[in-house]
Amino acid sequence: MDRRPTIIDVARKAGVSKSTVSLVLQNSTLVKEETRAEIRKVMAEIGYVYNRVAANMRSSNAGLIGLVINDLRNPFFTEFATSVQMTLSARGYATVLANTNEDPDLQAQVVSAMIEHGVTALMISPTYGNEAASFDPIARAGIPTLQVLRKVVSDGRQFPFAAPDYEEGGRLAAEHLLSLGAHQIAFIGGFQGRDVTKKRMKGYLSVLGHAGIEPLILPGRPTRAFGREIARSLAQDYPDVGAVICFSDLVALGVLSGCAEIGRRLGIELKVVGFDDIEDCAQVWPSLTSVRCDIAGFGRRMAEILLEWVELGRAPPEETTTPVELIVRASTSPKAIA
Amino acid sequence: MDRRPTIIDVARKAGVSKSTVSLVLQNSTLVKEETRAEIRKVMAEIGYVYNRVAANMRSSNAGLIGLVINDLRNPFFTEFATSVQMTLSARGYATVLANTNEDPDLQAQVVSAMIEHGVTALMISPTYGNEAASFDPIARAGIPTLQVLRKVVSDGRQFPFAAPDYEEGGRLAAEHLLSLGAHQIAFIGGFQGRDVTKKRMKGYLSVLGHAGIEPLILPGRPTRAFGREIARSLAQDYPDVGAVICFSDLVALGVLSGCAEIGRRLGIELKVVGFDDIEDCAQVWPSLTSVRCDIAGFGRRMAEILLEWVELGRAPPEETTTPVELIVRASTSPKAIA
DNA sequence: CTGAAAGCGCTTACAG
DNA sequence: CTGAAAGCGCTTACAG
Repeated sequence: MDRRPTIIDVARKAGVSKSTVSLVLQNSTLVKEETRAEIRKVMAEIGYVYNRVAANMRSSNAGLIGLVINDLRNPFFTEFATSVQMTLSARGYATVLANTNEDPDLQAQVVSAMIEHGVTALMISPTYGNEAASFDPIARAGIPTLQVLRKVVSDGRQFPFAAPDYEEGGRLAAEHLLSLGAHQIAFIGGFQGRDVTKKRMKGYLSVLGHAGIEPLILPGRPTRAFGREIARSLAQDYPDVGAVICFSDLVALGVLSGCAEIGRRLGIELKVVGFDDIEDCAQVWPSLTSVRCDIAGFGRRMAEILLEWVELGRAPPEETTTPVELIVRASTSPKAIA
Repeated sequence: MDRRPTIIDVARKAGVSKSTVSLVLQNSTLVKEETRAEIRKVMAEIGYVYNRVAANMRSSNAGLIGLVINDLRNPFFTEFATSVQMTLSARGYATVLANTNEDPDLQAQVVSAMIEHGVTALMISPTYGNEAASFDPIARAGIPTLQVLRKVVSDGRQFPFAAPDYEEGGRLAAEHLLSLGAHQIAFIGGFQGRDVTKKRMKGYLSVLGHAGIEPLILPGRPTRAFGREIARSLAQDYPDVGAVICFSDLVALGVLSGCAEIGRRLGIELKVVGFDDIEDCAQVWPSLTSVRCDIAGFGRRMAEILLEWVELGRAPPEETTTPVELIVRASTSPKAIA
């Protein structure tokens, strides 16, 4: 193919100046309707395509948003990223996406790359560790950046944060199990000391505290494999524990597999609550009770918040918390199974 | 923040011309080592960040690759997209990603957006329907574009195609079940008439043909929900069918749930083979036998093929087929379950 | 309502 | 080894 046609080619063919063509591109009412139609016709004829990059150089509104995700293979983050990307797309923005795989160095690298590419704003579900390597360059470049799902930088003025109400989720889960008559309720999975774990655990701890029940915390990787392992050790080492709250649905799904493996009946011998309510929860059998974070809705909302920031200059509050709800399914209601 | 520093600021501060700074940016040996070091120091001091967009305007090598995916929420495509993105990132390219949700109009829209953003090349796992709306603009723009996983445009010169060897996968699955003594083997899920379905089915049909066995095809959505439904109707309407090949792992996972629900034992009463070998297959219980497409490896390879095309001008062959293998697990070997 | 000119931040010949 | 000038494809005041 030859060189792509430019506004100069269009202008020449249409017999106007390139400024006029530029105005048409911007749908300006300064140009007579007739002329506009004529110029558009010429564009179609010669196959003109708008060079947004060049336009951006002068006016600097790239229409490019960077989305950085710590673990894109995890369905929870996939759902989130997809939702953000599609919302941005509907609003005329393209998304440059990168998975950091929980690697702080990789994160720093992709963040720099995005800055070089001139992203208008960033949304980041960050990984833990070496936060400065990623966030200092962003701060220097002065790019509006939203921390989501995990808070790793405490300066909420510069890097506003948003997440579902994890603490309330932990509370709802614990209250639900308590109302079902559970006497011993364990919290399983999740790395100790991390913000998300602490929040989810806090709700659980406060409910148990009020009820005068001794908590049991079994931390671990937030994976199916861990859930599967813990299902076995729960049966062996903690036979009296009749209910568990899982750090995430992945852990809960692992528990489901583990229980199937050892023949322990979910909902009857062991009640299980997941966290996040990813799609799988409703699809597996027995279906999983879970704390719904409405991650798709959360993604849409985050996209909108970010665009409001870049388009209207309206910075989000330092911290945004979105509501959660408990979705009760078979894994905590034996009748649904029978 | 103020305006970002440019090479002019760097040049002024370092007391050289901006051309020299530009050469340093490109690591040119034309500039004395000393000068280079000095200029780099200045850059660090004033917080200079390279403006790749401006650079691109003159030299047109954007370092931006467009990745278009038909269903990003499906773990198979997630794995693929993640693998592609990470490989590109490691090679210094940023990825602009879009999910089309199987919507041809949306696909056409995101493709145009990517072209406007000046992507260097495109990789597309396309949706079916109105192909011209997406591919004609690409052709006009003359952007190197690889069709992956699904072939919707037949012109392999202009749009080379690559996918795992689906037909061989169908064959391996059928042979495996046959060798296990299965007498009636059904192929379930997948939309009739689509290229992927036809390929996967073809291997199955040829094996059954040779064995003189009547095929049974039960097409349907490639989803967990369909798998769950069909598990029930298999037990009711086709009790003699002792083995199924699923169009995809999602269907197989649905069958697994469905069987758990009605108390049918996988591997014993019903042998199940999935397709793709997504991560879940090894994690669920009983674990699923599946045709491994090594989708992560496939993604890496596709990224490399595409970069070879844009960097060295070496266009890929019209069609590339990558090997598959059968991974045998509990769902087809009862002993593993016991 | 439309045109001529400058400028966005780089790279690329071309001189020296 | 380094500098001055033109140009990438647009937008944006400024004239007219």
